[in-house]
Amino acid sequence: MTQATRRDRGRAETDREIRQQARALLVNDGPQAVTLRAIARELGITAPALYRYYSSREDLIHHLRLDVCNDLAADLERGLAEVAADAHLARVLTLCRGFRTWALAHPQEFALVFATPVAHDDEDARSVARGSFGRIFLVVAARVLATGTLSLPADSTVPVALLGDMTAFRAELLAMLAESGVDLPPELLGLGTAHLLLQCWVRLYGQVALEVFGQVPIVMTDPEALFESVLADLTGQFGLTAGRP
Amino acid sequence: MTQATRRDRGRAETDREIRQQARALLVNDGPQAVTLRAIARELGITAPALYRYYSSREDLIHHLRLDVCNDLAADLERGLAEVAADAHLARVLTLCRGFRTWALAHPQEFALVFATPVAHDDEDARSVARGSFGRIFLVVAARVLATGTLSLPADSTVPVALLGDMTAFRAELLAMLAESGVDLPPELLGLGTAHLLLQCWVRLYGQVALEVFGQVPIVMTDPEALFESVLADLTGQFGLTAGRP
DNA sequence: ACAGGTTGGTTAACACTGTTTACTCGACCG
DNA sequence: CGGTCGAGTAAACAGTGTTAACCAACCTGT
Repeated sequence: MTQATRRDRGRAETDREIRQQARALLVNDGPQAVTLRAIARELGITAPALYRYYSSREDLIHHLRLDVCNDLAADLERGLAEVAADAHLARVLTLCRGFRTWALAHPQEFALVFATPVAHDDEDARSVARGSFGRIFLVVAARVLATGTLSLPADSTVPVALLGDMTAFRAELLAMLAESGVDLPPELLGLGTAHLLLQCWVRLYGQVALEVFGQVPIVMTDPEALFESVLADLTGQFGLTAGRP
Repeated sequence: MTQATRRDRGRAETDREIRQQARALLVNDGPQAVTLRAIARELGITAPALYRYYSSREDLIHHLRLDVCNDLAADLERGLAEVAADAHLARVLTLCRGFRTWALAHPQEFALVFATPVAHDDEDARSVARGSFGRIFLVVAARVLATGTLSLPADSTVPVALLGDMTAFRAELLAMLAESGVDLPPELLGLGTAHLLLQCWVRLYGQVALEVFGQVPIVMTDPEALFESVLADLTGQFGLTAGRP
């Protein structure tokens, strides 16, 4: 059995090297440089050999996307590990800052998973991002919600046209939390709160994408300050005004 | 002279056809399909002939970016033309909705000009978007500001760390307005207002990018409703609560 | 222990791509 | 009319994704 295991491990090993090299090419020379022949060249093999691992180049970069998501998740968790488990607000802030920092440090990867046009019905592609770390966001958000110290928006704040979708969203959030072993009293996650969480994601994503893609309409001497200002705004909407300088 | 003109017109003509075909390939088959040989094939010429017009493929798609911006601007102006010049709030709303509608209808083009990673010092590439229609947004926003009927945020609302950048931003906005022939009393565009305008752009861009790239964490039965909700939130921040349903 | 299949890999080839070079051929100009 | 210029072409080079045929190890079943 050790033979079979060893062989599998060898295969898994080169598989890892393939994606690792692909990743290196992506970050160093941009997406158009991640080419089968270049990857093979770095590994000392020939291009067709890669077809033993991936059915096409597109298949490879799809798996690359998953890799990137996992690495981002690991990166965020690593940053989170340095914050006390009960410092809920600090955890939320480091998570948001970690997301921004990672995105700015890895623009190609960010563009690959967060800014690639995707067909509206390709549910598989759409779920890749939120599966791996949307969950992380949700969990730390739930933990701060669970303290019950926040001033949450009433359900009446959500526009009537959104009521249907927000109830579905709320249910999905609660399901994901239960699945993650976080028990949040459902009454602490009302429709207004779900709506606010969605708005938070919109603004966080928007601010980060804006910076990564250089669409801020002015060169900022201190880009972090702008980010911190939206962060303060977001936490303020939850009644958290801790330490606005 | 008519000969020279005719020759130039012939050249300009094929130039237009080149970009037109490139555009068609982009929208139909994605960015990787916009290839020199395919363009030439459609035009009935050979690929090297394109080098009489553009020094490289990259050069061509750079001009394509400019084309897209111009088309977007024209599209927005067209939509704006159908709204009374003094219906300032309605103009702002149609502008925002027009931007979203265009982006959802032209995801490839949107990705090309609004979501392509760009070096932070490439001022040329960064300014391409804001030059062509950031001005449009600014002008209609200024017109509604000029009415003086809004409740604008005090300068004290902008975080101290942003004061420097916001004064520069405010100056740039005023300069652009003067250049566009819109005279807005400077006291109606304070630092707080500049900051709020920037936040509006962040949220508008973020919401649109989120939808275009399928990063909304739930399938919405009515995506417009979500957009309208942030729109209502934005106008609400200016004290405009006209017609929230 | 040996035949047989599986598996990771190679080589050769096809149809593409961007780009350069050398060359036409026709329209313009003096 | 001779000369120049410029749009376009043909040929070529290097590099791409992908497929087909083949090869040499290895694992397995008898």
